Amino acid sequence: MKTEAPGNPTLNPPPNFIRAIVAEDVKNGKNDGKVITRFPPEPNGYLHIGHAKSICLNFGLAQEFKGRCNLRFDDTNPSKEEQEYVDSIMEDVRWLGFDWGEHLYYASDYFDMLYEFAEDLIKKGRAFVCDLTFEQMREYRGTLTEPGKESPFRNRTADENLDLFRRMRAGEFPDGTKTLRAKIDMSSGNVNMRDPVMYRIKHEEHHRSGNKWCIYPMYDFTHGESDSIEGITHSICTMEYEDHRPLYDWYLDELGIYHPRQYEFARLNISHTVLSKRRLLKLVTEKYVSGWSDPRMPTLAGMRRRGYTPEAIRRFCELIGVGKKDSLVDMGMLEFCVREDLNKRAPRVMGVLRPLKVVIDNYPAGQGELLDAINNPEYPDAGSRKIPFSREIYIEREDFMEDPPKQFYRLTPGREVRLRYAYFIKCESVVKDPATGEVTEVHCTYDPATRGGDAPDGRKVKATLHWVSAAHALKAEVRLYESFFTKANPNEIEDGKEFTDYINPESLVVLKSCMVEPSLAEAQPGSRYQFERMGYFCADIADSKPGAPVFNRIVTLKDDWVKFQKGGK
RNA sequence: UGGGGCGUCGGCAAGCGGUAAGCCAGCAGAUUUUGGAUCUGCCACUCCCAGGUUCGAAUCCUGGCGCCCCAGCCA
Repeated sequence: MKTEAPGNPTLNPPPNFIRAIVAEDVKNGKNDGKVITRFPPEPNGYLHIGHAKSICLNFGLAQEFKGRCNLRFDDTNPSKEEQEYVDSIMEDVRWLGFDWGEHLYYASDYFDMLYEFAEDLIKKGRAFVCDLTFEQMREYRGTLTEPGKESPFRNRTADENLDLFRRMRAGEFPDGTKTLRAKIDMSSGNVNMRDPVMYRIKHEEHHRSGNKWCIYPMYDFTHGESDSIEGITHSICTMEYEDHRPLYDWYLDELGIYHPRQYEFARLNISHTVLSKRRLLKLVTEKYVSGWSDPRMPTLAGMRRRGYTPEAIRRFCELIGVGKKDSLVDMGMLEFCVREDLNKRAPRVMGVLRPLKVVIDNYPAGQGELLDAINNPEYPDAGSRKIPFSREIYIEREDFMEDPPKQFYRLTPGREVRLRYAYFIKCESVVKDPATGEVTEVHCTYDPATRGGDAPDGRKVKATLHWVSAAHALKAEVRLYESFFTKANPNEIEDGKEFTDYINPESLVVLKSCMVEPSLAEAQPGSRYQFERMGYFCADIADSKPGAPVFNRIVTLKDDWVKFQKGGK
C-alpha cells in the first residue's frame, strides 16, 4: 500500500506573551541573546496532550530563537518515580518531533551540588534542622488566613544544624523525624514562604541514585538550582507555580548563583477528557482502560496508538495559544487538526463497517473485474489502485433504508445510486428475515454503461456509496472510539458522583465483522487510511496483523447527514 | 479583615489610548464519483459591572462582582 503523503509543515506560531518576553530579551541582548529552555517532567506518569503544549512551547521557543531546550527529569521523589516512565517520556517527546540532543539531564544528577547548596544556606543561617512531626508542622504552619508560628528548633546554631544535617544524610534518623527547612517568614501571606521544607528523610532506593541518599530535596529547593546549573534563561511552568516564584527567587538570591526567570502560563484543559495525572493513573490502575496507551486516553502514547499524527498535535498546540486564563478547549478543535492533516495525507480505501449484502442480479455470476480507484484525490502522487468487483457486494447497512425520510438520498427501493468507482445500481427488491423483518439482502440491477461511475447519458444520482466485493472482501476488526466522557467537563463533579461516572459507555465499540477491500491485507501496523465516507482509521500497532487487520477509528469525517439526524430527532 | 492569578463572540484567542484580527463550532449558498474536501457569504455598535480621566478607553484610574490556585516531609 502507498505510504501516506508528507505532513503539513508547522506554520508560524501566533504571538503569545511568553514569546513576546523572550523576543524582547533577545532583542535587548539579555543573557547574551541566548535562549535556553527546559522541559522538566517528573517521571511518575505518561505524558499527555497537556504536556505537549508545554513541550511545543519550550522546544518551539528554542528552535525559533536558535537556542536549545533541555529535557530534564525532575526526579526528586523516589517513592513515585520509575524507569518505565522516563523511557516513555523520552519516546513521546521524540515522537512529537523534538530533539534534546546531548541535553538530557536528571535533577538527581545534581544531588551532590544541591547538598552543598543546602550546607551553604545552613552556614549562612538561612536554614535549620527541624524536629517537628508532620502533625506539628501542619499546626505551626497556620492557615490561609492566620499566620504560622515559628518552630522551636528554628534558632539552633549553624554548627548544630550542620551536624544534624550531616547526620540526616548519614542515615542516623528514621523517615519523618527531621527535615531541613529554610528560615524565611512564618507570617507570610504566601504559605510557601513559611519556612518551607528543603530536605526530607526517605530511606528509599532511587531509580537512578540507588541507595546513595536517604535524604531527598524538595521540588522548590531543586528546580531553581537545576535551572541555574543548566543556565536556563526562561523557566516556563504552569500557573499553579506562580505562588512558588518568590521561593524560587529566594533560594537563588540567598545562594547568590545565576538566576533564571520563571514565567507561568495556563495549563491545558480539553472538553470530554481528563488531563490530571492523578485521574489518568486511576483510569489505568483501576482498569477503566487497557493501559496508558489505551486509544481513548489523552496520553501521547494513547493518541499515537489511536492514530493521531505528531503534526496534528503540534498544530493543535499552535492553534490554542498560550495565555494565563483558565480555559476549556473544545475537543472539536483537536479533531479538526487531525482531519486537516489526514485529509491531505491518508490514502483512501473502502471498508464496510456494518455489512449488508447486495446482489446484482443482472451481473453475470462467477464473473469479476478490476476497477480503478484513486488513492488520494488530495495528493495525486499517491496514484491509483485496482479494486475487484463482482456480483455480490457489501454496502454499509446505514446506506440502505426501506422507508426513508425525504432527506435520505442513499439506496432505497426503486432508487438508483452510484457505487464508487464502479457502476450505477438500482434497488429492485429486498429479502427480509421472516422472523425479525430485518432486511438481510438487497437485490439490484446495474447499468453496464456506467462503468467507472459516470453515466454516458448524463444521468445523475444523488448518492455515491462505498462497497466491497463479497468474494474478495477481507474480514477486519474495527474499534470505534467516541468521546471518552459524556460530560464536557468531567472535572465538574456533582455531589455523590465521581469523574469515572461520566465515562461514556460507548467510548469503545468493537466491530468484529467488518469487510474491507483486499489491499488492506498488507496494511502495516500504525498506517493510517481514510475509509471513504466513514472516517480515518489506523491499523493498530499492537493487534493488527497482515491478513488480519485491526483498525482504530481515529476520528469520523465531518458528516452533515449525521448532524441532520441528530438535530432532527 | 491571608496571598497569588484571571475575566474580549457558543469554545480558543489577537489587541498594549485612536474607534473589536484570526481559528474552531454554527448558519446560508456554490461545487463535488466521499452528505468528505474545496470555495463564497453571515456570525461581538461591543470587550464582567459601575463610575472617572481623555477630543477619543477593551486598553489608563477608582470601586464593585465573578472564577481559578495555595495550608504535602508531592511535583
